[in-house]
Amino acid sequence: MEQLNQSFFYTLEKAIKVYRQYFQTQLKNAGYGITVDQWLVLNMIIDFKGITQTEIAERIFKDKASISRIIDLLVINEFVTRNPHPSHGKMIQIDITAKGTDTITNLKKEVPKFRDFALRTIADTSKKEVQSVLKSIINNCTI
Amino acid sequence: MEQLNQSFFYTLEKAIKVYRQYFQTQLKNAGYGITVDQWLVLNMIIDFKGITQTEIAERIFKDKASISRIIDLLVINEFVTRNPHPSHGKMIQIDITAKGTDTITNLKKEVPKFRDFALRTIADTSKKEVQSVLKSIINNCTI
DNA sequence: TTTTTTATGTTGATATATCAACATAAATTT
DNA sequence: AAATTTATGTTGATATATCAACATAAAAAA
Repeated sequence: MEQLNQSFFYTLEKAIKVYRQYFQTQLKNAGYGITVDQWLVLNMIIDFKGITQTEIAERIFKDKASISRIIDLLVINEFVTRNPHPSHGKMIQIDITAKGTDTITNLKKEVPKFRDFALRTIADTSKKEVQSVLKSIINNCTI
Repeated sequence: MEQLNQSFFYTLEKAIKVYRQYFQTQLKNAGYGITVDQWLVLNMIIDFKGITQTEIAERIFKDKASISRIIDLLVINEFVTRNPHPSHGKMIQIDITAKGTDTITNLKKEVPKFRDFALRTIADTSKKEVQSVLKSIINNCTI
């Protein structure tokens, strides 16, 4: 059994790495000049107006320190600007630039294709089954 | 369908993160003073005597640059020493210290428990099914 | 044998992850 | 109101990932 468990996680690690690499390559080839993680964060900022950085962190399973730094890069790359929140002292308001809007508009169309491509051979029932197993693992590890 | 694909990868990301965090916490609590990735590399060095860094990289899906730096840390933390290969010029021979041997000996017993724990609610048939789906994804993304 | 290619490893630059410490404004308690 | 706690965000330190460039020894080709 141990052999099975070992190879299970081996395959899991490999799958996620290969998928991430495929995704990043697509982004690069499409010339968007954005990383997967920057895209994830930018997406959250747009989909959930006024979301806090702490909440972005929770939603995409990252540390709030990472979010802070990814936003640094979004600012440097001119996808967003950081502004003081008008009414809420410590909070930061993040405004999207035209470049940011453009990029996300295009990616909203493109990204589903990447996911579909990666899953093109998998039946919907299988996807659901796998997801249910993954959720059990999440529960098992969240003590 | 797109919704399903999106949530599929969301769950996949979450599962791998939660599992990695659980694993790292176990290592830390057990007081081994080693990270998951350092353990992975150390394990390779011991299981495959004389393995090259390039081959370690391929086996655990990392960049050879990462391996080089992880070994730096294994050296700093005194799990291994780096020595010139006696006969093969550019190759490096990595020798395990007593501390390294001790650590791995203990971890060889402990690590399977971590995996078993994470998978404790999953039937073997499910594990195999999930693995087969993951392998399809790997193929789909490896063009 | 000289030249070229390949194998192996390191280093620089940049992006991200994680933990801990810190700063500070807002909200709550006393 | 003053003190304490909570929410939010940043920064430092360290570990890791990735790509590209480099160094160099070994192997192969000319």
